[in-house]
Amino acid sequence: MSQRSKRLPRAVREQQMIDAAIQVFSERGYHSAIVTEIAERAGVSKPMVYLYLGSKEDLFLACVRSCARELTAALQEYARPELTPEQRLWQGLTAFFTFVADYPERWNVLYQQAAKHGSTIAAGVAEARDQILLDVTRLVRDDPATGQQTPPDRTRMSDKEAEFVARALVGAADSLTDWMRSYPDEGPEQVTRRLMTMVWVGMGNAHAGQIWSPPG
Amino acid sequence: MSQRSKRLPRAVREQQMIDAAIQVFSERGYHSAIVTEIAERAGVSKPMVYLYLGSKEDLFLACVRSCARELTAALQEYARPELTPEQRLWQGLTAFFTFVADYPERWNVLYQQAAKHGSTIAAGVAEARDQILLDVTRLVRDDPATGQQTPPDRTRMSDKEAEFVARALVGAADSLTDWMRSYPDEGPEQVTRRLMTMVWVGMGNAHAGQIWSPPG
DNA sequence: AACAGATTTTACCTGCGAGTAACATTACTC
DNA sequence: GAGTAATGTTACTCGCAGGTAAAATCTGTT
Repeated sequence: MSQRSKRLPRAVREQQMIDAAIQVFSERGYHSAIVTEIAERAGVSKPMVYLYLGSKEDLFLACVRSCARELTAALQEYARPELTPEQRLWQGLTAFFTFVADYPERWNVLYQQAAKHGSTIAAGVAEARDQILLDVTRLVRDDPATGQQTPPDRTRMSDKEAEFVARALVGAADSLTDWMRSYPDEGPEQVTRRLMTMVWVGMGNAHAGQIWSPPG
Repeated sequence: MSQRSKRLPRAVREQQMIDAAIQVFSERGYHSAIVTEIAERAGVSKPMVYLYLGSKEDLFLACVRSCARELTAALQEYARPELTPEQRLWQGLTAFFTFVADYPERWNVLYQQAAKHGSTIAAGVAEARDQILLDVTRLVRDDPATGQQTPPDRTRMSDKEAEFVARALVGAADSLTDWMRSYPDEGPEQVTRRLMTMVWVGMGNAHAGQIWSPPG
């Protein structure tokens, strides 16, 4: 027997537990997820999970925060502030679809877990989602902190409008995640292009304060 | 004591149970929903629910189907086939946002219940959602069954493209549901206008086969 | 070798909620 | 008003999963 060393340092075990938990929560949903199964997948017995992570709720919140952190990082990696708004949006959406394609479980834990839970969990999930939404809102609105010049043809968006566009984008992107599964030959870039086709011109109109009106 | 008649015919009680169940499922999510509470809200004791509706799963599926039926009806009521594509989309979206504003619990049961459940439930929910998605796809694509003339500037969409647009729209609309709660002065018509502003031109481009390309 | 502290497990308690058996009551029919 | 079918309730069983006490085993230190 080569390496029988089952004993591992706490930091490593904790990460294994969180990874296993993300898998199980993603597959089964919060309530149907069984702590014992999470422990098994992490190669450990149940009391270890409680010793290191506290409770099932704490464990879930740790997962949510971990996933949110990674997605935020991916977004900020791609959507560099020195790009034009159009390029930033393009890169941001690409980052999103790439993330979902690469780590579907993580996206699942973040967003497909809409069932109402206890107030503690609901608050944690809401916080994580608000963070993502804030990232996207910044992506959509020209951020003054970046010193990015607003192109002459695009006026600044109000917060309200930016939040509207951000919510619509996140919702559409989330939903398109399923569409991607139906058409496996469509990669992240292709889906991004389609979505840009669909929304970019209209976003320009919204920026410019134009509002669609019913014909006739 | 005026009317002590607690006894009610089965059809009425069943409907009361389903209404109560929609409420509770919407508030708590499937797993956290407690059958006893549903029974109480329906003014009845637990075994009645099992006698009339079968099991918790059956009850939930009955709720899902009921909600789907009503939403489909609302969509078809507004999006008359004799309208132009633009008007139909406008009316369809208006119907949707009106429905969500009027019956948030029903929408909740249909879509905010993404957690993975047992295969029976998952299948039922998937079926209901596919129905809605099909309705929207028909709304987006010019439906040959209606004999609707395709305007000269808009070519027929392929199924793939129509499904893409439909998914994006449903996802955006779903997500904008939350946005509406943050801005209570925005009614269904106003939200519909904003969404039309954002997507209508782009949808035309997608129809015409134009695809956005990264600048530079 | 002996001790300390971290890692890990076995074996349990506990509450809660789905589902049911048996019994009670009202209303309808002839 | 006797019989019967529908409507309704009380009071249970049972299994499952979250959480824990107590003990065991490993690893490093002096």
